Amino acid sequence: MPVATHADHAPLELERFIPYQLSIVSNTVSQTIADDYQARYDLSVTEWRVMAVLARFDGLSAREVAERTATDKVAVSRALSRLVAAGRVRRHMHENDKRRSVLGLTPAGWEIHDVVAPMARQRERDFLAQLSDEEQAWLGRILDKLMP
Amino acid sequence: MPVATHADHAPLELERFIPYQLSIVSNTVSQTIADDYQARYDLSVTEWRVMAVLARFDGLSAREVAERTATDKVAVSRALSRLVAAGRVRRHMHENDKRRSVLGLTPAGWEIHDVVAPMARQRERDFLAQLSDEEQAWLGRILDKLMP
DNA sequence: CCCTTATAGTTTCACCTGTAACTACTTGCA
DNA sequence: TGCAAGTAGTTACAGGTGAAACTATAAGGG
Repeated sequence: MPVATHADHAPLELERFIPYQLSIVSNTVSQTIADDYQARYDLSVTEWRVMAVLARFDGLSAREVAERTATDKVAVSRALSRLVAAGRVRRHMHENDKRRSVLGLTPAGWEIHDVVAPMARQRERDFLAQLSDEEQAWLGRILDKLMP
Repeated sequence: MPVATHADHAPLELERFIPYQLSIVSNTVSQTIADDYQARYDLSVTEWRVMAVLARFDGLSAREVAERTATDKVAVSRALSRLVAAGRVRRHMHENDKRRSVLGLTPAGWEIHDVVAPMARQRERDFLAQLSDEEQAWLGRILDKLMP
């Protein structure tokens, strides 16, 4: 059996360290959701997030998608390449600014969205069901406050 | 300006989707902490977590470290190779079971630990300072409940 | 005992990610 | 105008990461 070391060193108790707990909880729930669609649609987490914002905001540029998903623009560019190649996202150039792309879901993209979005919401409910109503309300407020 | 698409499709509101919020908040705080030690000590997040558990539990095997850090055993194996090579962790074989390693921090490992642990705790305090005392208490309880 | 099965740890492979460098286009000011 | 500076997006490179395969050792049942 492992033995706690001398108190002089004040070791970090990882399992009670909030940033560590957040990382474990976040990875667990995200992976659970991703398991629902990754194998079935060959869709990465980043790709799904891109599709989710395009479902809400049609016609965004790649940079705007990057902002709204809090994702690096390089990652968005790669996700878009795959999504366009798979026929899930349409991309054309802005008429007045030839640097910008104008993005949106294709019918095939919408089909996937309309299956995955309800699954994701259901997983969110399953996850929150571990908490009481009061705890759920506090968690919502706390996360809103902590979001950058 | 982007326009919200038709309600039939019920698009996900990413910025109010709890798993997404968790992932943003978690990545932000973990990266802030990592910035403190990564460049200074050439230490990855996984390596730091391995050191933190060895600070608390001397003599663990690699598998036990993997369990306690919720990290893949491959990632732990690689982190240990680097930590041993850097003289921060000592590793020898278990006398009765030659498959198992017996791990612990070296004096050099302790020196780093004793600098990084207080920094990490300070970052945790800074992070929590965004919340009221009541919110901090709820967050603590909620995370304990959600930890697998 | 021996042989099957299980476990600890490492290596390999394929992929994902972020940083930096690059191209193409636009803007603004001399 | 035309040239410097800024912006959108892609490409290249350099790690990091997980799944699967592999080696070595241990455990357990005939």
